[in-house]
Amino acid sequence: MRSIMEILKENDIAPSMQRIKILGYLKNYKTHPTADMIYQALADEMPTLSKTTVYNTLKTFTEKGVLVALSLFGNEVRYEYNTAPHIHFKCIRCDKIYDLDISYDHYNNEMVDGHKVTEHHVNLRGICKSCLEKVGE
Amino acid sequence: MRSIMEILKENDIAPSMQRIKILGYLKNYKTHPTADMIYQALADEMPTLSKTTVYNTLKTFTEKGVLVALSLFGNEVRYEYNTAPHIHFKCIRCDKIYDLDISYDHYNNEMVDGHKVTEHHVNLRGICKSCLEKVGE
DNA sequence: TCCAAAGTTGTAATCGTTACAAAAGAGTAA
DNA sequence: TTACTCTTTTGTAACGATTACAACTTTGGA
Repeated sequence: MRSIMEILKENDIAPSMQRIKILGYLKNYKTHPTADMIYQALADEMPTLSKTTVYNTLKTFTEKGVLVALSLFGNEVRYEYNTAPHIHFKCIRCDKIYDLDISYDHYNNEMVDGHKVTEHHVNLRGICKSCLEKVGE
Repeated sequence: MRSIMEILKENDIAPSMQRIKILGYLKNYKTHPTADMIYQALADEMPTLSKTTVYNTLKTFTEKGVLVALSLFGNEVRYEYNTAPHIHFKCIRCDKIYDLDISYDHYNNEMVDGHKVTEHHVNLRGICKSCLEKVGE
């Protein structure tokens, strides 16, 4: 598994304390956090961290392809470390987001109806297993 | 083709001038507009229309299943009249949104990994046919 | 005609995000 | 070291989309 430093170097991103911590957080916690969640999580150990830095850093990482930005049924953007393609499921009861490893048709980097596809997102919504069990539906 | 009045009645939504106009706009113009776009488009012929009414109405329609809310790579919600399932493609150059009638695996109303799926969105992003032709790529 | 419920409106507030300019840090050459 | 430049970080203010809320209007029975 590549280290944070290696990932930054491979993607021509100069390392800094802020960048290392932010990427480290996203690699460790697969919770699809928002910019604000990341800021809140890191604010304790980095008291001078600015929210703008979090936004700037997430933008840089996303442009370089290190992260993927997700638009999942809400008006905030969520981020995840860019790994193997997978489906997202968001629960309408508890708002939890699940990664599903289900096969699906990939149009990534292909032509579809004359359009050149560079990103492919499959987003499901419904009631998650855990919430279904709670109410016995 | 069902009329606006019929659609409202079928979904237990009391008809009003505002609701009829808003739903009519979405049935006529397949542009996946935002709440603000709808407001701007109708403001001329309905000078007393409030933006809050547009938001309220879109919420009602979406809850009843008359409309579908789309989260397509941006921090605003877009709406479309709920018809046959299809894929969305958004161009990163011109921001235009295309409806693609391509077959794909439907998980709608099915169980996936123990989760009950009620909505299934496939969102593609890339460079559209028209923009590709412009720059000769 | 009166009343209650439903729908609409305008304003203010909130939330996520971006713009911007100043400050801090890092690298390089003299 | 010093001087210089480029990059990164920071805080504040501004912005755009959306929601909260209370007042006003409309509607459909009794």
